[in-house]
Amino acid sequence: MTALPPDLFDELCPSSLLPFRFGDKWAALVLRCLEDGPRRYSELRVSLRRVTPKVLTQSLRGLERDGFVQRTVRPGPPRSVEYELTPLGRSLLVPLYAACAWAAEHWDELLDARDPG
Amino acid sequence: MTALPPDLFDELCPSSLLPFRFGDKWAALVLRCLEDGPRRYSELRVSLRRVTPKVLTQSLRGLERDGFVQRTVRPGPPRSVEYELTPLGRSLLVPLYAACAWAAEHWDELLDARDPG
DNA sequence: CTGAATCCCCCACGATACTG
DNA sequence: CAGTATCGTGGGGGATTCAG
Repeated sequence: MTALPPDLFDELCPSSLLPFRFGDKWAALVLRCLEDGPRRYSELRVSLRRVTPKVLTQSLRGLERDGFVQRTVRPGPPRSVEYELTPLGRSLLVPLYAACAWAAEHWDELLDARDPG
Repeated sequence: MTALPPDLFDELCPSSLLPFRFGDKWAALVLRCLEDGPRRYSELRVSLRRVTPKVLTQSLRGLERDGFVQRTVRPGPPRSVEYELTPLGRSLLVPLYAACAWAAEHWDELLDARDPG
């Protein structure tokens, strides 16, 4: 990586998608919840205990709108809704794993930088 | 990647650092501005035209606090301030490049998902 | 079971202007 | 040159409650 691509600072540069997508506080966690296959809404709620239903729905809707996740309603009763990764969403797992690995590897340094002592 | 690490959903899971850091709208761009070596504040301003000085300073301060960037004042006059990546910041470039490459590769799909047509 | 509705809060972002 | 000061805004995040 020697020179910057000329469009790096353009408004439409793909890099601007990073906060656009990773800015979502829970998106990464949600995607990882789906890595092994479809999950029901209630299953996601159990896994992501710290996320309130409203915020979880928000996050899922965002991921759905951007084409990372597909939502499927299985009529009831009892009614159930499944979420699963699209091919696009699955492809995002690759850089996501890289970022998670980095975070795990440098976890201590990060904490030290934030709170020296 | 078969099973999720048990701590993935813990409050202190490293994955929670992703939005923690990538949530910063300009952080990725700033880091890439510094990939080839130290840059002065004014240089960064020129590169990042769309960022106002206040926001740029905010972003730099955040990156400095988290240990990604080092700030060096060279007394004047004329005074100058240089920013450069720390080893930690440089290590972050690796997953960052992966994310940028992914974004570039799937740019079209992303736009289609957002705005079908 | 799967959300939607409501209310609130905080703060990142941004525009503009000013300073040592 | 390298920022600060000030003001304004929007929206994501969260707690709680309600509904089909």
